[in-house]
Amino acid sequence: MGIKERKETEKSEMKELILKTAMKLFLDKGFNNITIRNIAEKIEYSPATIYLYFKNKDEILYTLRGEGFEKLYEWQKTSLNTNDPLKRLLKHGEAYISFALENPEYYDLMFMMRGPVKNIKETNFCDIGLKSYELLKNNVKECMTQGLFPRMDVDIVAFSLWSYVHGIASLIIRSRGIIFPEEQVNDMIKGSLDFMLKVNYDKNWDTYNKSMNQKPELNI
Amino acid sequence: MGIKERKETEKSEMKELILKTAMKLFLDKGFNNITIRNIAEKIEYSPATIYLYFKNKDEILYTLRGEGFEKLYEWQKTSLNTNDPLKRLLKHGEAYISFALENPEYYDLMFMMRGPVKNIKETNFCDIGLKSYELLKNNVKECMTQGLFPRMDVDIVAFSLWSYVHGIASLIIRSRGIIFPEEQVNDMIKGSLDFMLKVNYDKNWDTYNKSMNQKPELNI
DNA sequence: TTATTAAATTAACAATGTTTAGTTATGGGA
DNA sequence: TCCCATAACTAAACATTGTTAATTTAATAA
Repeated sequence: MGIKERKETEKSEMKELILKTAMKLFLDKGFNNITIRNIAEKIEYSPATIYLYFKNKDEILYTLRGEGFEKLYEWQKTSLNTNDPLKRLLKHGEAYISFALENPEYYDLMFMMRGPVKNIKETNFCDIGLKSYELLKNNVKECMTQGLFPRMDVDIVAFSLWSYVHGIASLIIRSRGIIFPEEQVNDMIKGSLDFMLKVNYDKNWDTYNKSMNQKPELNI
Repeated sequence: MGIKERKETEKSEMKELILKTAMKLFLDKGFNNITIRNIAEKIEYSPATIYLYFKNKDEILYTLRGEGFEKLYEWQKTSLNTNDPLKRLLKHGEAYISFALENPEYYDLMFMMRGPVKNIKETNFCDIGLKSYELLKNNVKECMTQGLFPRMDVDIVAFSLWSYVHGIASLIIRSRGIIFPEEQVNDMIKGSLDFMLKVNYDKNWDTYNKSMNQKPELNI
């Protein structure tokens, strides 16, 4: 059945093309500012064709969101090869933020955009998203068993840390960190993470101050 | 000139009515799901009338956003009557989060929504928003002079703290904290703030653990 | 070749933000 | 009181959106 196979791969290739094109456009102008006709024009098909591959515009979003969660999970796993749990946590946070900043439209779809009203359960957020959350939780647990963290409720601490990196990422994505010049965003992220972990848990503020390779002069 | 005055107040009352109605509708269904016709119908005027009071739909949003920044500023000022800078910081954070959760649609307009693409400078974000930011910065500075914080760059620490509360608020607003049952959201917020400040800077983890009046059992 | 099925398009629909041209009401001056 | 200028409002239209139904075109099987 060679033909049937070919048709199937063609179908999924077309789906992929639509998704890729849509994502590119969303990245540029945002989900709400891109029309089905825009996408259709870009891939040189009629608007109606898109509806042969996706039920509606929202389904494109949901699919991309799912892809995003997969990507994020992979991205975060790079932090696992670090042994020290505190350093691993730092790496984890950096990975999370760098994912957000290098894939802002994905991140937007996943965590910032007011989704088309639908119960979240039916999206695959819970399935894959929770895997990432478990990664974080395990890390937090280990920090606690090693006495690096207070023995608080694990979920609270995990949620705290998540909030922290999400806050940083989303403020920057929405240009609320605009008070800082572009080229110092990286320093600020590093500084923020240090503030949370290194500084608070090492408590060697003086040596820390000296070891900081540079203290950016910020002009508000 | 009594008539002219009356006309003016009528005009501003109408503006107020439109804003109030729009906000109520946005709160329920979100900015993007409310139409000018919806607003017009609610106030029993024709859609075109709204354009006599606002240039377009976006201007309604901008106006509400400005109102939001004013409100937030007032809300935050309640923290100022606390003397201890660390406690004041905690209060400040609590105020910020409670504003966000009790005025989620305002908060959304102000910090989460991808604004209709426009340079931020022309909105009054910078003017009033910066006042709030200064409040925070001064507080941070005082913490530093009292040796409660490491002497890092003030902007970095301020941005960090802001990120933190923004992360908490926005995750909850977008129901990403949905893994936690509704009635424990408050405990989680309190716990998160404690994790950031009290725990890290008091460093009395054991006594802290005991002093926690309850340890919520969370079911993920 | 012809019949059947899949793929794509055309043309329309209702709903949106917005504008234009026109209508109604209000207030002041004769 | 009557007329008119201005303000307040509306009806009707416009272009653009997501989406669908009817139709055409292409690909496959008989």
